[in-house]
Amino acid sequence: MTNLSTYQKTTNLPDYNDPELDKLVREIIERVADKWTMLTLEVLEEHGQLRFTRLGELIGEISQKMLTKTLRQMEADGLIVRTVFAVVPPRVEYRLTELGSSLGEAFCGVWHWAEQHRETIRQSRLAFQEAALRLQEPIER
Amino acid sequence: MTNLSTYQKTTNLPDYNDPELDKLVREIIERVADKWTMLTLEVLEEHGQLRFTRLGELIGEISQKMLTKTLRQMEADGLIVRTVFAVVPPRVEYRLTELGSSLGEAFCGVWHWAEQHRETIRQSRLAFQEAALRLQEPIER
DNA sequence: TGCTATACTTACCCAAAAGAGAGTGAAAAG
DNA sequence: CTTTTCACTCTCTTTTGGGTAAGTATAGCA
Repeated sequence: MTNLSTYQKTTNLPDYNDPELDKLVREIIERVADKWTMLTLEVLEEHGQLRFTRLGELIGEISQKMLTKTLRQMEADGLIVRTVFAVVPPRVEYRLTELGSSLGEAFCGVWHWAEQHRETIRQSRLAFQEAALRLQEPIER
Repeated sequence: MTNLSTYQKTTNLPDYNDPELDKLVREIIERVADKWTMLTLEVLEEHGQLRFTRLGELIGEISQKMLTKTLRQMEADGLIVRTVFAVVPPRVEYRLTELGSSLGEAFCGVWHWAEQHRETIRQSRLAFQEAALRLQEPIER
């Protein structure tokens, strides 16, 4: 067993918070913080109600498969509602639920953070890369 | 071509915001909003400075490989500092930079959201699952 | 008769991500 | 001498993510 968490049983950690709640929250975060969900959320927030194809266009480089999958998942989680009109050719519209937009709002902080600090990050990466290169230099000189 | 975004060129979308900035922000978010980064951030916020193994224990079900990778990436992005003590056995400590804790704060909203709405989500999933099952029922009766 | 439009679903496949487990190095403790 | 400790790193295998292309249904138009 290489998994680090297994050692946890032998050490006595403080651990003041409910592990069950913690696990649930982590699971939600795992699901909700995926690339396509976030982008879909943003697009729907900005444009309101959208049809399948249009949604895909606005998100960007997403395949039909992933779009369908993401939408189904979000629907299951109650983040969006899917309205089917019984016409031909089919017409399906998607919009955020209250839960969905509240999540969008919660993510606002992260979006702002990313916008504000992108330059700092870019520079950090550059510096890190250079430092790594310097370590690879021959020892001579 | 099945990719939906290719149609974008032929439609004239409003698109009031700079697409370049948008792309950059998305890239940052993609990297920063991943599961392990978020959990690491939380643990480091809560516990301050930590060593490798302890950090792994606190995060939970993370493999050494992923922990190393996540930490390296966060270091490169300037979210954490890695301090190596030249002793044997080795001792390495990790702590958040200011940039790191500011990101942690930005994520607070998402954590709160997840905590607050986990019950709603659980119920949504259940309802969705049941609805799907009902559709699979035989037509008879 | 056949083409188009729409929102998918299915099947197949590949590449990348992630996990498991063993190995490493050097000192100090037994 | 052997074992332990820590923070990895390496290799191997499994899992997941995601792309591509084809298929479906049906009304309306040419």
